[in-house]
Amino acid sequence: MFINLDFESDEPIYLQLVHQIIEGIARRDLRPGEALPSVRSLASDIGINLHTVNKAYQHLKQDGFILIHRQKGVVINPDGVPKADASHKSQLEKNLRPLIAESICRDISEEEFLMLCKSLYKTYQGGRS
Amino acid sequence: MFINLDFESDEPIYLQLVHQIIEGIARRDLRPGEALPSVRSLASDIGINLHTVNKAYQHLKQDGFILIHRQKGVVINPDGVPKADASHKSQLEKNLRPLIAESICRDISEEEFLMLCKSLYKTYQGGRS
DNA sequence: TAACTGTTATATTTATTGTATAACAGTTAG
DNA sequence: CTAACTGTTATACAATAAATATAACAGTTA
Repeated sequence: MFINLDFESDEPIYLQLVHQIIEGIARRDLRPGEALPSVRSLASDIGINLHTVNKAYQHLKQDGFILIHRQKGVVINPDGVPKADASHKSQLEKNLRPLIAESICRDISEEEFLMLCKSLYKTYQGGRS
Repeated sequence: MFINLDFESDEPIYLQLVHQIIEGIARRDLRPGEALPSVRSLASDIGINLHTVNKAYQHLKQDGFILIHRQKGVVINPDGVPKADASHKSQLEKNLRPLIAESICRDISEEEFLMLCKSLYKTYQGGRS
């Protein structure tokens, strides 16, 4: 796995885990149906507690990124991640708003902001339909 | 003031304060040099503790949005907010990355994402040079 | 049977958040 | 001069979140 945690960050490590797995899916490094490490093995691999990994997995399950089979294991959602609905988009806007407000205050132009977004999109679209 | 707090939100209220003041500056509702309410009056206005307001003000001061004169009061930075440097932009990219990764997973196209950003920029650019 | 799965329960530690009072030092208005 | 106002500091407390530590349970699989 490609997990790289920053224990000094103000971002909780269970959230770092969630984000890095989502990024792995976006990057198509993690494919639909692909298995994820068990909570215990991943925890010991990266040197954290089993419950912290489990918390991350539960979040990812709640949001449809993964499936958890009780006595089998954890798998990237074989049907793909559910498409964004209205509430997802509203949440996205809510998260985006303060970033854009600060960017405007700091004189980052709309063009520069959009270019940054485009380059990030490009980061994830190595091989996509 | 245009402060509207959500006490049910998972976002800390001191951060809600920070964001709403930054948005007020971006919207040019708060102008450079304009005075902000004292920690005590704002706290009592919105029904929270003085220290919570002070925490928000300290963050805004740290980031150059406001100036605090010891026995005078709090003022929107008269020289304007310091422009983004490399570390600001790196932080912006860091904050943007998980939003874009999830958007890709949820099949939000680059075009749709960019349109959302544009419409948010438009929200703040009511009267700008 | 043994080793593995996710899950649940309990407990503890630590950090963050928010509140509550009180006081200090300087400014300003009456 | 006094009173009321600034931000600031200190201390204490409660509630919550984050992370760890053990332990056990119920199925699955080699």
